Amino acid sequence: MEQKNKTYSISELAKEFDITTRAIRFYEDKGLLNPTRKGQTRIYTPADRTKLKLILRGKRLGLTLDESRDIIGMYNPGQSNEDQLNTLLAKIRERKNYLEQQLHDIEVMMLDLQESENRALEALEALASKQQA
Amino acid sequence: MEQKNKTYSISELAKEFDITTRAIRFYEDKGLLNPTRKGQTRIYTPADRTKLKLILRGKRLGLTLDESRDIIGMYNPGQSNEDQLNTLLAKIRERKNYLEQQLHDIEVMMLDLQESENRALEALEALASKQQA
DNA sequence: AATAAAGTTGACGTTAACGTAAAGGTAAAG
DNA sequence: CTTTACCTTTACGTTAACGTCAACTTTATT
Repeated sequence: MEQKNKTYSISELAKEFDITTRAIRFYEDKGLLNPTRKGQTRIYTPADRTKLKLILRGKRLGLTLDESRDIIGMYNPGQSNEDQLNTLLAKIRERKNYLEQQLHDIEVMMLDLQESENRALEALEALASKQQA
Repeated sequence: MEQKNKTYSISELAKEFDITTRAIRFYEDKGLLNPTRKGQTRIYTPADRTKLKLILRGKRLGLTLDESRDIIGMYNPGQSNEDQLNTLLAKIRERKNYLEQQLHDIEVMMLDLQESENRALEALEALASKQQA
């Protein structure tokens, strides 16, 4: 049976995600992680590890840590009143819209890069035929 | 006939893209733009405007200005020797791979957000039925 | 007991990407 | 001629996201 309540040390996570322990502590400082402690030492649960993955995914998409913290917090509506829920919904939709924008940006940039690649390939061929002459 | 050789002032571009003139000058400082001058004053061509669009698109995808400058430079293979062209091709493909990664990240984050939205909607409904009771 | 391997908390340093004056030139409008 | 509207350069300030020691404690090993 796989241990479901596995835990991780800070250096284990650092190694796994190829970041420094300093970065992980920094994320905690900024309120994105709350590992439990065994004495002084931080102990990370699978849930903490998941949050870390969300943070890094956010970074790849250009999010600030504040934005990632917000998004992580969106997962759990918990004890919210109607106003809070509506505010949450608005933020979620805003973020989704931005993702659509990014999606479009990626498509266009991908096409641009494809053009550049073709141009470079043509230039290479031109050199090759010159060489042959 | 539409003027093909239209030009723009710095404040026109700033207004159009909703950024400050300071930012535009900063991009020039960093080597991303090279407007011509009429005396002291900067004059922007449609080509400059296009570069600015590329910069801003890059920003939306989390690129640094250095990275955007590189990408803009990729468009023109110009007078490159074979080694340079191969280096260029490698960079183009690397960037394309990263875009694929981002594409995947967006998909997953979109699903996560959808879940969050559903959860929030359920929470709202729960409140509504409670209200009715 | 001594050393090594990981962990901890400060605290100052660094880079990117502008923001924000300050001080002044230029050209059209009143 | 002076006010208004843009333009310029120079330069110091700011925020985010860590990097980089320093100084120390705890645990495991030799």
